[in-house]
Amino acid sequence: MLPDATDRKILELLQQDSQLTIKEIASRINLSVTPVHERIRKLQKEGIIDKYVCILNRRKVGKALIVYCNVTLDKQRRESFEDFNKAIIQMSEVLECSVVSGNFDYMLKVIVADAEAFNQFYQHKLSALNSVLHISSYFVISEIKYTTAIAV
Amino acid sequence: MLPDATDRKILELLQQDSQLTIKEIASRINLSVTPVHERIRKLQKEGIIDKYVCILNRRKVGKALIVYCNVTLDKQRRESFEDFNKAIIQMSEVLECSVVSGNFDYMLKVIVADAEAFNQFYQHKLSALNSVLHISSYFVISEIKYTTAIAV
DNA sequence: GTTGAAACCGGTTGTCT
DNA sequence: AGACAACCGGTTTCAAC
Repeated sequence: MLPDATDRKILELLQQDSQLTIKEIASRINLSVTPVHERIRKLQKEGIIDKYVCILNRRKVGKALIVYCNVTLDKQRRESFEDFNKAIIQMSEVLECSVVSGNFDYMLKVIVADAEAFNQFYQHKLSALNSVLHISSYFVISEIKYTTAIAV
Repeated sequence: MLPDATDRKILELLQQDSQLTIKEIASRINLSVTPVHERIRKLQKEGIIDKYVCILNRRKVGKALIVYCNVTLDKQRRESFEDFNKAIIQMSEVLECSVVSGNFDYMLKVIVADAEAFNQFYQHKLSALNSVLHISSYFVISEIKYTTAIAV
């Protein structure tokens, strides 16, 4: 079942603040508690709501530096992609990794303490992978926007 | 106050699942409810925990396509950066936007329904901005990893 | 979908060690 | 700082409309 307008309002609110009480959500969308509760339960059961998490202030946990990496693999090696994927999933510095179209293979978002920590990651973990042929790194100077909320 | 080893365990758990009860967290780290409750309260007050959100399954809400965009601005215009920042923050398709070092100015993560929706966004919203000089787009073919959890 | 009620359970607080 | 116990409020389920 696709989310209707009411479901979308609920999703919008929960994507901003998942600690809102059902009572509070109900009052904001002019409904009573029962249907709101029922809708949230359904959205969870159907997997539209995937999970609930907390978002940390990355500076306050000592992760001040974000680096985007464009990675090109060595296509000669048959297993390159599989090997690379498995390795990347294990690396806690990598928050996002996608195969992309264009003149390189992967786009990575890496988060580390500082430039020296990135150097360690780059030298000993990322470029140490056999499958990697080339890496271009883009250091984030200023984060303008970061949200996990999808417009529904 | 910096988070100690116990705080880090709590943060790790809450970043995976913020619906865990304090009782459950307490039992997993071999503590009673009181100190866990007290530590979470402090982590929130200090802003180390920024917020609680729900994460949606983007495919199930009809946002199947992610595109990364490298944007170069027209440096001739003095107000380019400010104008661009303000405009981007308003665009719900843009989940992430950062100023980066290198041969372009911004890295964007855009999420839309499909290629046609991206075309609409590209033509009428992003490239419509006066400050924009050049855009390179990279379509995501396969998402290997996506997490909001920072290793602490 | 609404209201109201009841049971349950987790968050919250205070006290004691 | 952690353990224990009591209270309060929200969640959850149910019945009736």
